[in-house]
Amino acid sequence: MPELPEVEVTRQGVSPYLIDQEVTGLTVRNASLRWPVPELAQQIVGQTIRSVHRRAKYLLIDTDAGTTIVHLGMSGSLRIVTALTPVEKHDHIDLALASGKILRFNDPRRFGAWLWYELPIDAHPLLTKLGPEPLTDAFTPDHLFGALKNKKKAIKLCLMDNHIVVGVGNIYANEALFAAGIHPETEAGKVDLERLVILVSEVKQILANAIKQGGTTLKDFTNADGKPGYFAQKLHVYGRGGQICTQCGNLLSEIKLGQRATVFCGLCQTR
DNA sequence: AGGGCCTCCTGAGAGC
DNA sequence: TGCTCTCAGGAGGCCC
Repeated sequence: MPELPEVEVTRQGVSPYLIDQEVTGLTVRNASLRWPVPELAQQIVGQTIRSVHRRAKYLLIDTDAGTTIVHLGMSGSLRIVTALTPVEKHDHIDLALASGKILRFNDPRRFGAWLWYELPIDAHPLLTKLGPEPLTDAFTPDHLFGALKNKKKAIKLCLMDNHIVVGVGNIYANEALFAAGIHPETEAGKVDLERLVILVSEVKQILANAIKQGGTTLKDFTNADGKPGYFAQKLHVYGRGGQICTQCGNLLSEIKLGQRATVFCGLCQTR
């Protein structure tokens, strides 16, 4: 399940094969993704790819005529293949390039998306309301403090709210709160600035570290095993409910918060 | 307006 | 062995 680091590593992995390439074809084998793949997506054929950007977990393939927006959803992945590469189950979309390479989109659960937008991409409804990128200077303790003011929701839910900060999915929200020593159920508006300084720093560190590890683990997007997955990064709490806290030896608690698995140490993490 | 819940989907794993 | 059940989860959309 791609989180922001996986998406960024994917972007870095496929970019060199896409940039300055003319698109020679778009094959949609299954258009039933999160939203139906629009006919207009064909507009990319004949265009030259200028750049591949990322905003939150959206990959943006830019051409002069418009932008293809790709979201990997829960289970999506992109690979670089050739016309000889056998089509596998759930290989829903091929973007063929003048080089002979193909950008192939695979997504078993079809929570992903493949869209087309002709206007300046910043104006797309999916992107206009997004909060700052966590790894930029726009994501500061002050920003977070302001965004959480008077919020009664749990801090973990706010951390995963794309209007507040993008790209922090369930795994890294769990990990960052553990690293910051903050109980995930803490009322967001009551976390003081001092603790938010630590939280912001941990979010940045954890995401940056995952990208760094992903970059080395996942260097080759032309291999079948080049599928983004969980990185080797050591997870302290996620998926470890009932097991022993790596810091204090206490048993980790597991609860549901916003229908998401939430794991924490009742001793190390306080409200 | 803010908060909470539902929904899409398939594969994995558990239980019988 | 093989079936059935449950669960996981990003994020838009809807309802209150």
